[in-house]
Amino acid sequence: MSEPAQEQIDRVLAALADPTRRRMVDLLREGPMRAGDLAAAFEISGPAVSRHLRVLRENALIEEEEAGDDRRLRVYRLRAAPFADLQAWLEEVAAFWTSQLTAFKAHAEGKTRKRKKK
Amino acid sequence: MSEPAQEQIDRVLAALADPTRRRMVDLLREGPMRAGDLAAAFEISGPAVSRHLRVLRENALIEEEEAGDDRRLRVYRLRAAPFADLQAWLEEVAAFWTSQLTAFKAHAEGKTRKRKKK
DNA sequence: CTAATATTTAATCAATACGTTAAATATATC
DNA sequence: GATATATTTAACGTATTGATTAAATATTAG
Repeated sequence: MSEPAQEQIDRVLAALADPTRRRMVDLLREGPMRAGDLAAAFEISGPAVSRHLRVLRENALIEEEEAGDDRRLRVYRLRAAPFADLQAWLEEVAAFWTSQLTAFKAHAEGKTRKRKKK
Repeated sequence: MSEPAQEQIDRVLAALADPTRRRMVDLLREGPMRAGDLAAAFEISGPAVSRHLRVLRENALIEEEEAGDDRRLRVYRLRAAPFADLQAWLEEVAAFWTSQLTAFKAHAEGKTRKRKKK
C-alpha cells in the first residue's frame, strides 16, 4: 500500500541535512510555533529562517496551520509522515545487522567444526 | 552514557543527504562489497564513487575491512552506530505526536465539557 | 618481480545551497 | 481602515558540493 517511495526518503534526508533545519525540527517538537519564535532561536536573519521553513514545508516536514483557539495566528507544525517514512527505511537498514549476526553465528559454528577436525 | 551528540546526527544526515550515497547504503545492506562492485551499480565515474565512499567513511557510516576468508580483499561494510543514533533521534521526534495525541484528547474532552455547558 | 587492474588523489569546472540586504506583501494593533 | 509589525520574495554574492579527466598509488595476477 504505502510504499515509502525512495524519492520521499531522499527529500526528507535532504531537508534534514542542514543543521539549522534539524534544530528547527527539534524546536517544533515542543509544539507548533510561529516563524518569529523560531527566528528568535537563531542568529541568522529573518529571510534566512523563512527560506529554511520553505524547504521544510516543500518537503512536507512541516505544515502551516492557521489555528489558534482565540486568536488567529499562523503557526508551523510538524507532520508525521516524512519522519515515519525515514524510520521505516532505517528499520530496513537495521535488518542488516540482524542478518549479519545470523551469518556470524553460522560462520562461528563452521569454524568451530573445522577446529574439531584439526 | 552514550548521548547521541547532536553533531553526530548532523553528520549522518549530511552523509545520507545525497541520493547516490543513500543508494550505496541500500546496496551495502546486501552485504559488504568492494568499491568496484558499488561502482558497477552507478553510471558515474570511478572517482566519483570513491569520493562518495570517502564521505560515508569519514562520517563513520561505513568502514573498510580487509577481510576475506580465502582471499585478501578490501570491502566496505555498514557500521551500526550512526544509524542507531539517527534512529534514537527520530524516536524523540516521534514522541511529539504521542504528546500531541494526549493534548488532543485533553482538548477534545475540554470541548465536550464546554458543549455540555451550552 | 613485473605487468595489468583497481582505487584513490589532484586539479578543475558547473551547479547548488545558504547567507545577506532591500523591497513587497501579508498580518496584527490602535 | 490606517499604521506598525511580521514574514516572505527578489536580487545578489560566496562557499560548498558533486562530477569529470588525468596522474598517482595501491592491489591482484602471471
